[in-house]
Amino acid sequence: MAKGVEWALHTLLNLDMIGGGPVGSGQLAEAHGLSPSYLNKQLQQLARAELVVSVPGPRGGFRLAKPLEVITLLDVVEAIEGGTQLFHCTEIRCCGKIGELSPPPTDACAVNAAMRRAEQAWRQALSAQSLADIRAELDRTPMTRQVIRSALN
Amino acid sequence: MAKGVEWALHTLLNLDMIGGGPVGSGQLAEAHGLSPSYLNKQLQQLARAELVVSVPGPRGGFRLAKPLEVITLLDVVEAIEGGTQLFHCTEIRCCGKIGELSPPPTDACAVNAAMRRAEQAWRQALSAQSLADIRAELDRTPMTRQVIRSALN
DNA sequence: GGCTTACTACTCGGATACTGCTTGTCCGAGTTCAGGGGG
DNA sequence: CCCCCTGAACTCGGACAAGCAGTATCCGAGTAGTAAGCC
Repeated sequence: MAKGVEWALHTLLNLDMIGGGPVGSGQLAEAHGLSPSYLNKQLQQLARAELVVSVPGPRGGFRLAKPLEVITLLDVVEAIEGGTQLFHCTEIRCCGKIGELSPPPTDACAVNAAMRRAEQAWRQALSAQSLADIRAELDRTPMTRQVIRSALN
Repeated sequence: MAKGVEWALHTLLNLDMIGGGPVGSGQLAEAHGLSPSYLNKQLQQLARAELVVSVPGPRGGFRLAKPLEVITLLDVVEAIEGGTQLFHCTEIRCCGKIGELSPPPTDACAVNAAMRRAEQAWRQALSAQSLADIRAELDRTPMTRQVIRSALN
């Protein structure tokens, strides 16, 4: 899985901790020692998914488009990964000797269906958790907010 | 996700349909028009995971090590993927400005924990389905067994 | 003094290289089978 | 006729390249703020 998902999740949480005005990608990258340009790329994908809004010009940057309560892990994963599924069926059942001898398939591939069921469970578990839940977890260490705010000032 | 998982699943099902003696990787590859050498590589990983047993020499090949009832989708995925997890936490919370200002972390990363929960749901859904379930699905088209046997004779 | 205007600096945005892993290929080690020779 | 031995062919097994997606980088387009100039 793409490393950018981790970057995006932490960055979205940081954006919420700061609150208010837009924050530049350089500043956000510096907070976790990331590559500014590449984080910018991820933020662009989050902007396309309308999870953040981008503000051009000086004093510009990115800010959250919605409260964390309505942003699920699935939203972030799909924004970064681009909606590609974990298991991609290439329909090999239709190739080779077996494919030639078999009649054209009328129903879905059973292997694909089974893998999809599992993937569906994953997606459901992702969509059941919002970023606000993670924020609540982080707030159990009270210093966190303070540290993040002073690191992004 | 690796394409080899799909290859392995179909090949394991074919091995069961044939039943009995070992089948060479070349023959199994021909059944679906796959690269013989690469399929052989996947079968070796299945052998290491003790899902199949390899028989060297002429008339050798691979045969199932267990009945399909006790082989789950998770077994196959882990055999091919090698136990790597979908989301790998790189602990970026300990890097950069935030990492320097934060005290050494005492608990697990909340982002990682949330992603792990979702991944756990995926793995559980995978382990809840055995290859015998997929075989049952395939047997709803009665011709299937016959086609596979004649393709691998 | 107030307004307009040009400039500068800073931001996003997309086009451009690089790297690691999945994918694919090749050749060697080992084993079974077959055939020939000897008892 | 039966047994042993040698050879060959076929299999797995791991070491060796190629292609591609993820990773990382750079520079241009656009905008807000600023400062100077003009009315």
